Amino acid sequence: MDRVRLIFDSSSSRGRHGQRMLLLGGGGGGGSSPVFGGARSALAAAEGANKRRPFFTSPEELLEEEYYYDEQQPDKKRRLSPEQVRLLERSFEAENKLEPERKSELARKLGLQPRQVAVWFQNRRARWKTKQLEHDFDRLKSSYGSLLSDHDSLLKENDRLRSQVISLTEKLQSRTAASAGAAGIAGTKSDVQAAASVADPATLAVQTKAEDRLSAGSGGSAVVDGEAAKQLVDSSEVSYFPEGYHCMGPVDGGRVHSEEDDVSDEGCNYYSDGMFAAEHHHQDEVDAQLDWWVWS
DNA sequence: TTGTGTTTTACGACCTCC
DNA sequence: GGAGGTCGTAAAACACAA
Repeated sequence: MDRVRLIFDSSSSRGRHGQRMLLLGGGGGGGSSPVFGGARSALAAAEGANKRRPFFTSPEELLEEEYYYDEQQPDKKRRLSPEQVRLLERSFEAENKLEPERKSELARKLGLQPRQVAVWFQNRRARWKTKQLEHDFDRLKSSYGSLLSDHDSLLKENDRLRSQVISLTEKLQSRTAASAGAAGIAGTKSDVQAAASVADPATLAVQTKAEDRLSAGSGGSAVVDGEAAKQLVDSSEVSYFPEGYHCMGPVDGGRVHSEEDDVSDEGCNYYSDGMFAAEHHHQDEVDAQLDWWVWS
């Protein structure tokens, strides 16, 4: 009690920066610690019950701290000086975790309590993490943007191919109708298909692709199936992104390459599980449409 | 000057690791 | 169990527009 008053009496005002902290408040979260005991009650009496409690844990500790905080205004939270912050920043850049020796050394150099140094590092790591999250968010956003434009161009390509199929089908139908009329016999569906494969290389190409797809279940296809791609991605050893995100290469011809195609993250598009499912679903839809056009 | 939003400092609660 | 981490939050300090 006497010690606390003694320190208060020795305090004096200083400039905004370069001030040292005498008293720090009691936990923002509310709960007041029962640890402080006599010194705290003295402070409460002197400063009012709603003030933050000092962080010193005992009057003995207060005695020690007097050397550090001998010229400080009482009961005020002080910012660290630019010089102190500079040194802390440099130290943080070198290593963002704080071993006890380094903490004591820094505290000694800066004229701070080791506890203050530790808290500063904790807060600094939190700020760094926030920045990282923002950075990750920006990356995901731009990734999503490029996926969206890929998706749009695929839709256009799909439309173009669809009209092509329609026009070829019409041509084929008129041609077979003409030849049937000439022969006086109506052709069957298999006749039409047979005629198409001979008459039209474009239709033949579409049919061939469809057959390839039917036989792809054996794993003979060079194109990685959606689920297989997901497995490949999931089995990759190290990912910058947290669990639940999948790196997938640029979309190529309506197919999505797996991460294995390119070991680096360059050009990767990151999907969350949900996005992956949606994209996979979209792939299925495209496949279904293609099948419908081929076989109907 | 004052009201308001942001940043910084500090804490308690809880978690993990040794 | 203790040390040190993260997370969420309070409150002081600060910045800035009106």
